[in-house]
Amino acid sequence: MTGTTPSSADEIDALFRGAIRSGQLGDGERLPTVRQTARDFGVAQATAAKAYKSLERDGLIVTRTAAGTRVAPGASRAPQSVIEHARALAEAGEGALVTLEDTIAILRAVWRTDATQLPT
Amino acid sequence: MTGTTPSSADEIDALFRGAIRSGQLGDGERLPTVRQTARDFGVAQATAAKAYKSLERDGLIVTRTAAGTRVAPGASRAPQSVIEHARALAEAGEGALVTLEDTIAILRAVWRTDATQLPT
DNA sequence: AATCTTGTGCTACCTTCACAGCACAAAGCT
DNA sequence: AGCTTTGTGCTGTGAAGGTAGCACAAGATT
Repeated sequence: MTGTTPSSADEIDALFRGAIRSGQLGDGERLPTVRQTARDFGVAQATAAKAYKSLERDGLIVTRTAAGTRVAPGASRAPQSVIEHARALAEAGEGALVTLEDTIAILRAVWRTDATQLPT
Repeated sequence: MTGTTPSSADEIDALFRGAIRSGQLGDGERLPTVRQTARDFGVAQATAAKAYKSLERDGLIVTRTAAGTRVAPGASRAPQSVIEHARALAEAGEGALVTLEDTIAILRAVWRTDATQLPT
């Protein structure tokens, strides 16, 4: 059990990162405030802030002090093919009652073994 | 950076779990010894042992004291469709120069949002 | 039966990371 | 200009988990 409720900076980071790169949060859309996020997930402000900081370092969000935090224009969304394949995998996994964590483990395992394998 | 070299019990767990469920390690195949794994990944024996313990709890491996540890017969492999979709996603991600970690974040994001979305 | 291999179980130490809670800085709003 | 919102930075505290190194248990091998 790891992914049920985000409880560390890395998990919150990954959560927003996924939302942005998958297009669930579009260009210029506003994120909750650091305090709000901290409350929502029951973590300290510093933890939420650290996640935001990391996202900003990677250019996924833009933060202007009193204006809040927004998805950075442009850089966000991952290529459509990746998103679609991710959807397909999610559907297959849930349909087969395979855990999200297990699915991720499988993905990690094949990450450097594809292309050289049977394509069908 | 998280997945380059496993450095915690959970990561080692996930690594073998992925190898098994993806079929890279087949039924009855032998895993390295706890000591060996500890050496390989530069972690303490206790850490490697913890990972093995977790895998055994989930019925993925069978450990008999002096005979070593082997992949449990039967339960191992995930449905082929999941493996194939995982391969496809890996191929798409690498081709598009999307990080493994980012791809995982995207997968997490769509995990409970598929099927209700535009299927094509 | 004797010995080697291999997994298990300790104990004590240390590093990492989240928490709490506040003070500060910068920019928007009226 | 003054107030409010919102992100940043700090310090000390505490829990979680990894490390090291060894002793033990149980089965395999000869």
